[in-house]
Amino acid sequence: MAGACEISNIFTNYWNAVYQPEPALAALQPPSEGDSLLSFLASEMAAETADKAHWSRELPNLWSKQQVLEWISYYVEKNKYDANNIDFSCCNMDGNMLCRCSREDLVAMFGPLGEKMFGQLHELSGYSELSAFSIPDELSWIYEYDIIPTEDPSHQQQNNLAYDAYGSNSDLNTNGENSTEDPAFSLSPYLSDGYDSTMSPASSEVSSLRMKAHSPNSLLSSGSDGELDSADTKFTLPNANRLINETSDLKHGKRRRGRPRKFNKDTRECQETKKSKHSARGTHLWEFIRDILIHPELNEGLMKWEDRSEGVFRFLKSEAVAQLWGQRKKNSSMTYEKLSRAMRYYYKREILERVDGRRLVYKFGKNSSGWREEQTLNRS
DNA sequence: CCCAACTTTCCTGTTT
DNA sequence: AAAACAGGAAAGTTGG
Repeated sequence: MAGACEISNIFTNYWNAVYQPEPALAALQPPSEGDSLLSFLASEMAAETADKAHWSRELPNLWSKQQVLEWISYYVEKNKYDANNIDFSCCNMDGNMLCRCSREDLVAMFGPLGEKMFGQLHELSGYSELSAFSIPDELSWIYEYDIIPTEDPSHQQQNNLAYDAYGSNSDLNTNGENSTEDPAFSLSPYLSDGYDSTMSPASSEVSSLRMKAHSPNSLLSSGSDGELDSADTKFTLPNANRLINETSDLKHGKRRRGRPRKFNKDTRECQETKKSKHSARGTHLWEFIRDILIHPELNEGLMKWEDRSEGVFRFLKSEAVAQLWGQRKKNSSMTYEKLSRAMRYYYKREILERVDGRRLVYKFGKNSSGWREEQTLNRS
């Protein structure tokens, strides 16, 4: 189990770090906060997912780097392979390159799994054209959810999205059930270095990320308890209306984390059509906050350091951050008030220290980590 | 099932 | 007055 978890973390963070299309700063300055932000993000999300392809749809030699990673992610995960043994810096290749890898190359990269991967790769090369028509059982969960039509492709606005198709948003149940309602928003567009075609090569340099397990850097820990997310969300084409209405639900029938809300007539009416969701495990709040902060180039307008060396920071758009946190947790009703309550609990645990008299200002405490400059240098 | 960790939600009161 | 802060209480999810 630990292995699978590890994999998800590593891949999630790798996705976030390397394969986000654009920082999408515009999304950080939505027309207004609250519902409009959500709608805004939703439409962008729908647009973004419209052109998401994945590896199983194409011949391996045509895969993008992203698809290569998707495939590796899927395969490693499926085989419960210990991700500690993988140097993900080797994975920065497109399908063409991948196909040119010899069996030995793959074994060198992925250990014993490489052998199987080599075989699988060649199998895919031969048969993937048929895959859309005869879906192997092991992939059925993918096909089940990646063909949801896009609501409105005209909304296409690349570089302006806040949807993280590869972020650590959801659990992976290989049946993909949650995906249908998964808002699948995440912070990662703001946190990640961009996709290498658009972002600074320096920041997206795979070698700089070296996603070896147990790396102390924050991108790794940002998905500290994310579950197999990349493999889940990357194959998902959530539907924007679903996102907004949140009317669909999981078979799990589990309730959202936290005390249930009291409902007035309106909310009850809304609630009646929606069952609870399987809540995603994900970043701890303080890690989420930290990760916004340590990527100043990508989070403009949300939060800022007041005193980096002291770990003092301030919310600039408190409600927007709360919305993002809510999206991360698939909880559209997150507010700054609730987020701040969670923040206050951190005082006791000394993850945060109190900063008196300054509104929206917090300070990392001794039990937090990963925010100091020297700890993040190797990230950018 | 139990428990601990970690929120999430609600609430009342206080401070800025 | 509004927004933010404080912190108790209760309830939920998740992982061990």
